[in-house]
Parts: sequence; C-alpha cells; structure tokens
Amino acid sequence: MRITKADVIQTAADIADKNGLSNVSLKVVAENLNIRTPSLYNHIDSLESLLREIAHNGMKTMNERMMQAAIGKIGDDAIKSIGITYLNYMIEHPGIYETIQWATWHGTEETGKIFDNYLSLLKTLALSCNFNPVNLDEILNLLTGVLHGYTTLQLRYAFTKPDKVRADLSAALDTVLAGLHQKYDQHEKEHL
Amino acid sequence: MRITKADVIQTAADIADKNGLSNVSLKVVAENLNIRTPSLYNHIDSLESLLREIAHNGMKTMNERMMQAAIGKIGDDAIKSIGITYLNYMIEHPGIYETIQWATWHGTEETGKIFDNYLSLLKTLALSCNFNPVNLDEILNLLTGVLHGYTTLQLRYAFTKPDKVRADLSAALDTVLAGLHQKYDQHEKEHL
DNA sequence: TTGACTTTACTAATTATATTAGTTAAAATT
DNA sequence: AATTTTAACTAATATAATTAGTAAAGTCAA
Repeated sequence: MRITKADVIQTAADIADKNGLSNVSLKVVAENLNIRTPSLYNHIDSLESLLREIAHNGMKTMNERMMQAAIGKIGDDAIKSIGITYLNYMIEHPGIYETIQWATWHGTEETGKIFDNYLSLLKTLALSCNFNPVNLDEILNLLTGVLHGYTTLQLRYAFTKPDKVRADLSAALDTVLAGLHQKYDQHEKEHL
Repeated sequence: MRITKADVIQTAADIADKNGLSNVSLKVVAENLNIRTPSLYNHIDSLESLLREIAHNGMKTMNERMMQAAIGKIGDDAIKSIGITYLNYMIEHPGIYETIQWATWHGTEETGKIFDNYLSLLKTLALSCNFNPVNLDEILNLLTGVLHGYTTLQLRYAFTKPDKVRADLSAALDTVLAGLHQKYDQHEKEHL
C-alpha cells in the first residue's frame, strides 16, 4: 500500500513505454499509483527529475545487460553482441529509450557518468579487437555513433520486423568493423 | 507590424536555438513577437504543430544545403561533403536539430516525406560510389545512422572544438566508406 | 508499550500555460 | 465603396505542475 521511489520511477517508465514520453505526467503517474498528484513530491523533486531518473535507470540497465552479453566474448563478436543487446533493449523499452534521448539534452553530471560507464565497456572490448590504442577515441566515437543512430532510425521498423532489423544491424556492424580493421589494426612487430 | 506564419516559426526556431526546445512556449513566442498568446492561433494549430513546423523547415533547409554541397561532386567525396554540411547545420542550429529529433517521435506523414527526400539524395550519391545497387538499402541505413548518431553524440564538443569534430566526422566517414567499399563494391565485368 | 520522530499520504491553494470563444479593426479583394 | 478575409484583441476555461500546511501511519529507542 505504501509507495516507494522505485515504484514511482517504474510506473512512469511503464507509461512511457506504453504511451510515449509525452504522455508521462505527474497526474497520470499518480493515477496509476492510486495516490494524489502532490503525494509524488514525497518521492521526487520535480517532473524533470523524474524523467531523468527514468533515463538513468534505463541506461544503467542497458549497461548491465551489455556487460552480461559481452561475457565470454572478445573482438568483433563481443561488439556485435552488445550492439544487438542495445537494440533489443530499445525495442522492449521504446519509451525509456525516448527518455534517454531526452536526457541527452537535459542531462546532468550523473547522466555523463553513466554514459562513461558505457564508454568504458566499449573501450575494453575495442581493445580486444587488436586496434591500435592510439586511435581508441576515434573508434569509440564511431561505434557509439553507429549504434545510437542506426537503432534510432530503424526503431520504427523494429516492431514489425524485429528479426530483419537485428540482422541488418549485425551486418552494418560488420561493415563498420571491416573499415575499422582496415584502418586501425595493429600489425605485430615482425623483427625484434 | 502584421505577423506572418513564417515569422512565428522563425521566432520559435530562434528561441529553440538560443534557449533550447524546452523553453519554446506559446507565451514566450508571443512575447518575442509583441503580440498576445491567443493571437498565435491565427497562424498555427497548436504548440505541437508549431514544433513540427520548426522541424520540417529545418529538415528542408538541411536538404537544400546538402544538395548544394553535393553539386559537382561524386562518390566518397560527395558523401563526406554532405556529412560535413549536416554537422555544420546542427552546430549552427542545435535547437532546431533538437526539434527534428523530437519530430522523429512525433512526426506525421509530411515528416516522413521530407526525410525521404534526404534519403533520395543519399541514394543518388551512393550509386555514384559504384556500390552494388542490390545492397543500396543496407548502405543507406548505415550512412544515415552514422550521420545521425555521430553528430548527435559529438554535438556537446562541437561548440568548443568545431574543427576537431568536423575532422573526426570526416575520418569516421572514411572508415565507414572503406568498410562499404570492401563489402559492396561492384566489380566491372571483365569479359563481355 | 509509549512517546518522539520520520515518512508519506492528504486537501487546499497557487501558478503557469495551452486553448477556445467571441469581438473588432485593419487589410485585401471584388 | 462594399464585402470578405485576416489577424489582432480581451475574457474565460482547462489542465498540469508545484507549494503549503496538516494528519495519519510506520519506525525505533527508552
């Protein structure tokens, strides 16, 4: 009967997934929780901060899932695996993903930190691809960019043809990785 | 003294660029135009539709600029050129770009049509790269994805180090194009 | 168990904004 | 010049976020 902060965030996230971010209002969240709107302020600071918390929760969950997905894998294989995991999360939680994009523009330090955790995972995996560490930043920028852009633009097809979109993402990552290997692969020193 | 629909959109777009999309309200737009809020309804249908018009205007302008930028160029050169143009627009008009992203989620048929024009330009240029036309869709999806994702994620650095971000985007596109060529280049028929 | 304290709910009131209705004057059109 | 359209206005309404102040229920130490 008593409501916790986690309940509030969860409920709001569910509404976002079902009806879109623009339909998340304190009024609707409160109704879903069977409390009055002002009571929400016992758990949150403002609507904005609630949205940010939805985004942060989502980002953290994605990070965890991607870490899980990378376990036991290295190189291109690992990169593609987390890419598919990223896409899958977005298909499952389009509203949360929309909120994450909102947070790109309305984020705080915390938002940046969670994003850095993601970068840090990608960095480890990129190193396992045998790329020259000197170019790591360029490589990360490209990988994060492709993932974000590709999944966002393909999301509208992802509900009707999820398998095709997944396969296409995999192919797209193959292409990008091919380019990266051609350009940044480290050659073993031949004569020492 | 009399205000036109174009004035309203322009004013709203300027506010978005200066203060961010979330600070675009009918109240503020009206104040900037020195009219009362309800008078705006002589020009627009709703706040939502105004935002959509900002996005559509911006997308059309980008399309025009990219077409200009592609004139006299083919192949990788042309692709990179429109990529830089895309990034430049975003740096100049972050608020409009934010609105375009909003329209990704709240778009109409019209939004789709304008996006198709962009795709159509990219398609022509991709064909001039000598890629196998069979794979055109995959190629377009990757190119649009990289452009959107890369620019979005790099925007925060783009104001302080625009030249670096531009150079990095160029390098990233080189990488992607290298991958695309390796995978999709058409081999001329050798014996006819 | 009781009493202090904290948490979380409530109602009532305030503020801000979008939107509608109805009106009028200027501009454009015939 | 008469008519129609356009675009401004004021006044009113609706909805949502937020604040203030209060009460009940839960927690915990003595």
